Parts: sequence; C-alpha cells; structure tokens
Amino acid sequence: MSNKLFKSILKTDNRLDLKQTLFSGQSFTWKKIDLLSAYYVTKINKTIIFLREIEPGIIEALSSSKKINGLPINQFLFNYFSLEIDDIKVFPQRFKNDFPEVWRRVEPYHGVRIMRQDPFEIMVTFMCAQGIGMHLIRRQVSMIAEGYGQKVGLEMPEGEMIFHCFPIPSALASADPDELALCTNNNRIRAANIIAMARSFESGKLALALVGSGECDLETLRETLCAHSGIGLKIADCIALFGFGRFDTFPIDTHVKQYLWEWFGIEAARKSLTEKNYRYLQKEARKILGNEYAGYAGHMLFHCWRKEIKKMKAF
DNA sequence: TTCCAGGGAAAGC
DNA sequence: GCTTTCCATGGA
Repeated sequence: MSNKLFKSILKTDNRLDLKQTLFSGQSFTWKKIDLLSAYYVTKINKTIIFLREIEPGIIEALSSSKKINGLPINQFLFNYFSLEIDDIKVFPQRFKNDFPEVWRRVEPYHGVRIMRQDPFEIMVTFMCAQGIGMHLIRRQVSMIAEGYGQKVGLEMPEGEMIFHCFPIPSALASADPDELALCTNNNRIRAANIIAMARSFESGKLALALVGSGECDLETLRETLCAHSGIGLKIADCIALFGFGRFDTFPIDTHVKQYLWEWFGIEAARKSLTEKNYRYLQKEARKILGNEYAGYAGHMLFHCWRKEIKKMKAF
C-alpha cells in the first residue's frame, strides 16, 4: 500500500454541508477523524479518502489514489454529492408560500446533499435498517465491513491506520448465516436475507436487471428489488434514492410519517403504513414537493425533523 | 417494564 | 385485496 496521499480541491457554487450530509442517515461508513484538523474519512472502492471543508464551497480531499471509478477525485466527488443539482430548485417555488414555517426551518438544511453511493452497499445497509435505531444500523454496517471487507493499511504520522472496504458481493454470498448474524444485531433472518440477496447480485441476475435502471421506471426498479426477501417498498425506495440516484423516489418511514402529519396536516399519516396508505401518502407528498426532487427535498425535511424536532444529537 | 427505532411478511377477514 | 398481527432485537 502506497503511503502517498493525493490532494485535490472540490469547488462548488451550490451549498454542501459536509458533516450534515455524511451523517444524515444515508451513509453509514463515514467516520470523523482528527488529524491536524477534523477530517471525515471512508473507503470508496479501493480508495481511502479524507475530506475537510476549508471554507464554504471549498472541500479539500486527500485520497490514496488519483481516480475513483476512472474519474479524477474532484469530478467523482462532484457527482457523488450530486452537486449538479441546484439546491434552491429542490423545493417548488410555491412551497415557501404554502408552508412558510416549515420553509424557515428547512432552509438552513439545503447543504444536505443526497449522495450517489454504491448500489450493493446501499442494499445491504438498508436491509439492516428495519425497525431499528440509527446507531445500531451504523454498528451493523461497521461490523459487516470489519468482518467481510478487505483490510487496507495506511501509514500515517501517528502510525498505521486500518481501513476496511465494504464487502464485495461474493464475500457476503459465501458467508455463514450464523456468523453474519453476529454483525446484524443477532438477527438471523436479516443475515439470511442479506446472503440470499448477495447471491442474487453476484450471479448477475439482480445486477443485470438493475443495469440501466436509471432509465427504467420506478415501479420496475421497485419490483426487482422487492422480489428479494427482506426488501419491502420502503427499503426499495431508499435503495433507489441513495443507490441509484432516483431523486424522485420518496421513502416513507416512521419519521417522514410523523412530519407529514405534524408539518403538512396529512390525515392519512396518522394511520398505519400499509402498502395502500404508503402509496397514497407518496401521492400526497408529491403534491406538496413536486415530482422530480420529491425524495431530495424529503431527505432535507427528514434530517431537519430529526435534528430540530426530535432533538437527536447523536448521528 | 414499556415503548420506540429509517419495516417486512404472514395470517386473517 | 386490504387490514391486523406477529416477528426480531437493543437501547432509552
């Protein structure tokens, strides 16, 4: 492993709140680390990458390779943080008139970007996100990476640091259910579901079905994902939003359900999330948030709701 | 002890 | 088809 780190600079005119974006519950592999100053670090494919905000709109990246997925680091990051999306256009113009109080609350969260992450990683991650607290999701993802991901060392002034890649599909496809369950909150059903999904992915069946899914309609993508045990509508929507850049997807979980009632007065949001009601609530949410960026706006609202109303401090 | 946490699936009507 | 119940586990 080379000890050299390559430095690059990412500049953007759009707002990017690095910390809030990384810890808003869409990615669970980023960690905060203090070197000479505070950095956030993760591995993307085989590349270790450190990020630090120098000043608003300027991000410094230190990476163990010059390219990720064939792209120079700053180009990769531009796409990774979906910085081509003009954040001010995420909410429809009429929104700020119709819901001035909500707008006042959510406006400061426009630096929360939706990230384009690896589909397989997102699939595993959100299969771990079923009826469970967010810190436990983070713990599961960390343990899965430590247990099944390739280990890479990096020589730092303070000594060697160890990083773990997120496991490749074959590593999880061949995992022992009882052993993997130690990483999935002792939930064997979840472990078995992840293994089955990884086998489907590895065999190429799922992967092929998902190729070009950027163009396929949302319902087809959902059906493909929901065919797997452990993936229902909500988790499928999260995978579409965070793993396939489908910003028009609008996942509804317990928090979203709460703000749909409290902030927008949608009566049906007080009832349970049956599939019928789930689809109905999505329709109602699109009336308010528009279609194209419904999920993008929804994630800003989601993070805002948890921070401001639920007073959640820990990520 | 009870309730909640980024739900899903089987059972019941 | 739609709704209710059950499942699963850890933490506050």
